[in-house]
Amino acid sequence: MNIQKDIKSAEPAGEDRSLAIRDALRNAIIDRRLAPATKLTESEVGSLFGVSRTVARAGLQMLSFEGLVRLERNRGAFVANPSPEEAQHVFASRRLIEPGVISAVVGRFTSEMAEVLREQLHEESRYLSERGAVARRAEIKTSGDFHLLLASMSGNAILERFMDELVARSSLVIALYGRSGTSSCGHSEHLAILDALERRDEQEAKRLMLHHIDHIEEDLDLQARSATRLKDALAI
Amino acid sequence: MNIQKDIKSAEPAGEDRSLAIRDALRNAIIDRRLAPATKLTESEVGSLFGVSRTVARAGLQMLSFEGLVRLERNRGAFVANPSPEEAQHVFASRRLIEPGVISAVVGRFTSEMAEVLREQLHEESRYLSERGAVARRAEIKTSGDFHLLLASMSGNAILERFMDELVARSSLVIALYGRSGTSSCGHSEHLAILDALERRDEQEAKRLMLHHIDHIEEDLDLQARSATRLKDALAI
DNA sequence: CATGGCGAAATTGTATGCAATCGTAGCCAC
DNA sequence: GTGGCTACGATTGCATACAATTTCGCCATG
Repeated sequence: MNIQKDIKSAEPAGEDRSLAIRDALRNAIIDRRLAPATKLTESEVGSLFGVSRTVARAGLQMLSFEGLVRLERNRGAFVANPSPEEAQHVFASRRLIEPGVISAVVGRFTSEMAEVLREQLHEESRYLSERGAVARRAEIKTSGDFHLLLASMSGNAILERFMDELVARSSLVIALYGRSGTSSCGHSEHLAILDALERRDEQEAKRLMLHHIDHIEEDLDLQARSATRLKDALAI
Repeated sequence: MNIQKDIKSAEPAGEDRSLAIRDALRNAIIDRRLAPATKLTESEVGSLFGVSRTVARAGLQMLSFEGLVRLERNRGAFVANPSPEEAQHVFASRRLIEPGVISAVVGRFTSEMAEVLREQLHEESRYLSERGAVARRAEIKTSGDFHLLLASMSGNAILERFMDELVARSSLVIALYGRSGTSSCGHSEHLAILDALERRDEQEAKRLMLHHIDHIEEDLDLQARSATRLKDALAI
């Protein structure tokens, strides 16, 4: 497992190292440098970041709360391996929450927000046009960031955290069950959502968002991984 | 702080002690044996449960993820003290999620579920008729349990976890800002929701649920605690 | 060749020790 | 009396040590 994680090699700064570990591992999971079901050994994680098992363990515990890591008693931590059911739950939850985010955002939408979102979509399109694995990873991450940005503009910290979790888990699900390998189909839909937001057309924006989620979910093949999942089931 | 927590005095069983600590503290917070902003010292928690600081710390970290405890670097853990804004966020989130729970439940509602809910409401009414602080606590907890039971019947583990968190935080909010001191006004509304569910009337059940949440929120006085909150603000 | 048991190595669960940080009491100057 | 400084006790952040558990290789057996 020689994967390079985001070791910012943050100097022994006083800030919380377990947070840095959580973020680095989350990024690695989200853009698929860490495959589902990968074992995350405490001492390995710890030494990679230059901290003791205590801190590594805290970071892994945080990730388990977000559903990105599964902790098994006396067996350790593994990158989550969501079942088809869990995958459906993730998208069902998004269908509930994201329209609410839209409503909240419409009510307080400013031109600054529009600008930030436009900038985000611009970056998205840039990665779309690039080639190579690095661009693919950046594209995956960036396309989720649009939804996170929206959530942050809702002004509701709780919804924002829920969306953090749901977007991250979506990425895992897409990694496992995605047909086209990426949710890139959504770029034009993101544009349309932004357009509706700028027109303060709440109903249309919600409709487009639900449509967008439908599209992402339609790209999944929830039978695909039954083989590997079976193997994994034995391990459980 | 001589509050008796749920020390099940669980014998040194092999199961996870930090989970037991989390649950006991959560119960204590939810039914208000622990006041908002109370300091939770690691060594105190640890000795109360007969474990080391390591385990106590893990339990506190879990509670901080649920928003019931606030962790401050180098200062420790405190029972959360949600601001009026957070209070509104909690209920805004519930208004998004609970109708979704209703929809999910209606689609798979069985007579067994109806029976379980009826039993739950029966217990609720029993506490309503009793007197004394113990019954008040049980009543608070039980009225939240109705919503949790519904969430568990949705078949969506993610929504269930979100609701766990939202109901727990609601209890904190009601403790801080509630006028009548309890959300008991809701018992008849719970009955009405169950009735609509049994008729498979999804729209009506959703409407009643939203109404119910409105009622709970209307009972709040979000200015009330500005004094204590100010004092607390100094501490921050 | 598959199966089962045994022991060593690896890994986790937990307690504890130490340094760093925070909170506070006491003291002094003004 | 107020404001500020210092020193000390309390508490947290983190690393490490040790026991408990799991994993894995190895060999014997059917």
